[in-house]
Amino acid sequence: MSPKAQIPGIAFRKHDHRRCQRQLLSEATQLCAERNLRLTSRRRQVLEILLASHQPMGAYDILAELNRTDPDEQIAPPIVYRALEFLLGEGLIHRIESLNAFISCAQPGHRCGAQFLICRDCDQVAEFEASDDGLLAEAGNLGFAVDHSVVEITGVCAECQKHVG
Amino acid sequence: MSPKAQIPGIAFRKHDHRRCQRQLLSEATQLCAERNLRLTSRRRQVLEILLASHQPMGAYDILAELNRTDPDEQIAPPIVYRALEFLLGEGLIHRIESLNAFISCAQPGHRCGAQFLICRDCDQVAEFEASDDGLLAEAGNLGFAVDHSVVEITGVCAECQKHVG
DNA sequence: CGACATAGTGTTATATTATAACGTAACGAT
DNA sequence: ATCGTTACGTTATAATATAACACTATGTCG
Repeated sequence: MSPKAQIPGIAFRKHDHRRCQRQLLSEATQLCAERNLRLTSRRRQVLEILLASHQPMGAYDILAELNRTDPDEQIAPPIVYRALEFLLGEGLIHRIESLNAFISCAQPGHRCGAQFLICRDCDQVAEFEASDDGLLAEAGNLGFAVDHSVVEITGVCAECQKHVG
Repeated sequence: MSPKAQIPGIAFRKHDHRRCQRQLLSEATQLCAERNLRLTSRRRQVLEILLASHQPMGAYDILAELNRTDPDEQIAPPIVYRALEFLLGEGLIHRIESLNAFISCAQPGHRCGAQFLICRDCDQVAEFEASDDGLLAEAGNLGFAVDHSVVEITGVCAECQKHVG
């Protein structure tokens, strides 16, 4: 189902994708239960679409996917944006600002800021664990109260460097 | 996004703004000369508008400003976007991804990645010097060839914390 | 139960941000 | 002076996002 599963890239280090997807969905379900929140079917639908690719999708891509799988009803943008808003708020997905796109979170529940590597060759995006502690500390030293940090690094992933160079 | 020069904030630590503005414009002129590039009057106009506030402005705000100061001609979006593209390319301005906005660079010529603190209270944005070396190093360790990094930290600046709390 | 409050969804219209495509003008080299 | 290139101008439209309001489902408390 993921459009680019065969393309070598930074994000899909071999893993059992179906399993991973199921796992994340179940974590999301549990997390919402714990927080006493409603993972409604719309919200779940949107999350599933994002989980299916692990890759960033625009809101309108998601919309198209919804309308494709369910051609009876014609969904409009606000429905998607509202689901995204919920999922973002609960840390189940992230927004990639420099792509105007959304991606499922690799570690839902860890309410930490996320960092992303964005390959401009294969368009894949990897969430990576980097300590932005230094940055946040410096912000703190300036008396700045941090809400949210966006770290998005664009470049060429290891795989793509091989294939081009 | 009108300028908010009187609002206390993170960006305008007291400085002779007129002087600073003149200085940066002159640096830009010199830098283009060195690089054998044309800082045309359109490009200069756009840069001046951004320098005038030191604050992020949307492309359409800049457009409005152009059309306000020169009501004879009615400028269209592509003109602004092309000027912005040029200025971005030369590191004379930055794009704030999470605001879809543009801001003049505090240190043109230093072709380093920029980091921003964005106050969600007073809407001011400060470019700050933080070492994102750690992040970039980690990206490098993963074999990722970095082109460009976006670091945007949202929160509440020191001034606004005083006024609210 | 049933009336209410609230949260979520659906729908229409529209705002905001950005670019494609194509023609004209300015500049710079030979 | 002409030619190739770069920048500008113009029109139209694409892509992204939200406002506003009506309707439906869900939980809750008498």
